[in-house]
Amino acid sequence: MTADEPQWLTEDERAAWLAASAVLIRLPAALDAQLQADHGLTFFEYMVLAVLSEREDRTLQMSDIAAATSSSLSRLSHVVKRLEAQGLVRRERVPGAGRRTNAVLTDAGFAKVVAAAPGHVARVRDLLVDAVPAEDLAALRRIGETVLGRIDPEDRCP
Amino acid sequence: MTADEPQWLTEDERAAWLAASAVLIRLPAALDAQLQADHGLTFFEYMVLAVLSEREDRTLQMSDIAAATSSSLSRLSHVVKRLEAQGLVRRERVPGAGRRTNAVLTDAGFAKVVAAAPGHVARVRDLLVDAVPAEDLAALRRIGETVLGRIDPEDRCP
DNA sequence: CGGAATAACTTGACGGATCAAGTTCTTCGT
DNA sequence: ACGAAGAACTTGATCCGTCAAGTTATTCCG
Repeated sequence: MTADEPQWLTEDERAAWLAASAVLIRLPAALDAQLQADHGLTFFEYMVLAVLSEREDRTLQMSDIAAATSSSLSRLSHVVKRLEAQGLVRRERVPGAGRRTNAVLTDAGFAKVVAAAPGHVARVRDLLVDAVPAEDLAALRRIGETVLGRIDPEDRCP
Repeated sequence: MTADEPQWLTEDERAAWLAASAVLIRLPAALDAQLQADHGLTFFEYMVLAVLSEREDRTLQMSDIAAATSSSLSRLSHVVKRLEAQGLVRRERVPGAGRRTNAVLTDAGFAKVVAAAPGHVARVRDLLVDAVPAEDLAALRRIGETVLGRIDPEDRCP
């Protein structure tokens, strides 16, 4: 490939990317810190529990959790094993369906989400949702969806 | 504290946060993947080298790099040790100034940044900068700066 | 119907990140 | 001028994520 002068960022683009990349590092760290300090949970662990808690039967297949949380199956497997060891989640193989496995939120797990959610949501509001005007939040959504589309040329939409 | 009904997210807020949090996970992963595959660098390592390369003397104090890359000094110290082992960076104590240490980009390190930058910038353009309209990018910058301000009630601005 | 390919995980080894503690200078108070 | 406090790292233990390889059904194809 001929790679003429690469297309550097303009001053505005640079500033936007600088801010964005700092957020990419610091925001997850801030959320982790809150959840860890108050409930001994990772942001990712919280997401797993939260996704399960939204199901009526508190049950979801491993692959679906992985898709919902943007994680690899491998990472999820390790995390669910830890959560299971803490009694927050239970795993059960779906009979007659290949190697499919469901994760089920236990009562303890549900209680944990219920305890952790308000503080977490409050932090998300404090840092982001309540801090920016509604139209910027709408822009953020558009941006996010665009970026996800470009990163992953089509993961199925549920 | 009395914790009346916690303030849940509205439908729009929820959608924005869902997209944003997915980006928070996937975008760094995508950038890491490109840099790792093409140059054997982490996004974070690249940032360290890039920040140094922007200085005329290719030199920066450890703390300043840490601030510029939003990392802890500890993390930076480990990474710089690795980079030093690869000959991309050199460390030198600043004499007569406490424990201050400067990191200096070597020629090999500079060459590495020069080699890696175009591909990296192209990816950032591809995934974000060129994918969203200019006014959304401006919004992203505002949002980013706001969020950073809320996470860290004042780190100094250079 | 039998074997190869595929899907859906699990596991183990390894590398990177975090946290707490340890160094080593400098400065500040008395 | 001397000891205590603080600044600026470094180090080691531990934990988490990733990558490659291993399992275990199921399905597809000849």
